[in-house]
Amino acid sequence: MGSTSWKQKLMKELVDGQESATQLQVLLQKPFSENGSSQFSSGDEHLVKILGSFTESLSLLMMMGSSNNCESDNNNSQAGSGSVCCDHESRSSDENCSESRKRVPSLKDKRGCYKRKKNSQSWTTVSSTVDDVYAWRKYGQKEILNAKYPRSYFRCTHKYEQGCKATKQVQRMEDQPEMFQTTYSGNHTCRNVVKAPPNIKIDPESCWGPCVLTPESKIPTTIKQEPSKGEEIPSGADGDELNSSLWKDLMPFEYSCEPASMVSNVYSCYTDITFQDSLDIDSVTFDSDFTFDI
DNA sequence: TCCATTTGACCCCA
DNA sequence: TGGGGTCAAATGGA
Repeated sequence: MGSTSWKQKLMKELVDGQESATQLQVLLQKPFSENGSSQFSSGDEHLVKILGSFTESLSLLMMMGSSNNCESDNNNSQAGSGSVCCDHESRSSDENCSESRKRVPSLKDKRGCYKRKKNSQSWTTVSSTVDDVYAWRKYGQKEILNAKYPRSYFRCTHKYEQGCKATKQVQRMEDQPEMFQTTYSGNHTCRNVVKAPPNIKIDPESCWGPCVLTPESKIPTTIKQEPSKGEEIPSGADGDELNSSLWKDLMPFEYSCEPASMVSNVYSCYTDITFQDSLDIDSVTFDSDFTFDI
């Protein structure tokens, strides 16, 4: 009883601190994006550490507080940053399972046809939102015994296209219904694509080599491309400028994004765009990087 | 029409 | 044996 109240209070404080640090990191990051670098300053590194501590503490609290989570498998804590709860959950596999099936289903009905994997790497985070940078597809929802809220199951959107085996489970926390406990399992082996925010445009002045995109950037009239290391400028491509019409044809862009840190809502994104133009250039790959926060 | 979500069925495994 | 994880048909929205 008493322990529950102090635990709730402690968790609330940690959550508040985590969110404040996240906001601070976002604010600190903006000026650095403008000069063409998406790398963290040393101050940001400190923030990452702070955020990591919050997340770690929250996860530990959750682990201590929940009577039926992770109890038996806590010794298997090989997790990385933010990874404290390696549960015994298992994952689906698309591999054959016909041998072990107890009941022969119809040709189409292969529900439940899977083998669980043991010891898959997983880690748990706590957040006020269920969204993250990755593209997920919900494939199930279950009422959990003795749990107030159902658990939702998500898989990587590109599971079948690219064989990505990442999954996540999301469950609203009983103590704090505004918070969500998300358990990730399996690393993304695909380039998990999300749409860039609509206000993200390209700054033409910074489009030499890797580009930095900021919300204030303008749509370019031309695109300039430096050859990669060891790569020669294609003949007939002096100045290496591409017509803006090519650019328009490719809109909207899609970006691959990864969290800039494990504990914030700031993401680093990039895109590879290959142009086929009429200037005897077989193709030009345009790489761009930017960060945004959600 | 396509795609994501919902939901009941089914299997694994503690 | 039953809770939990996954599948896939049904459903609904864009």
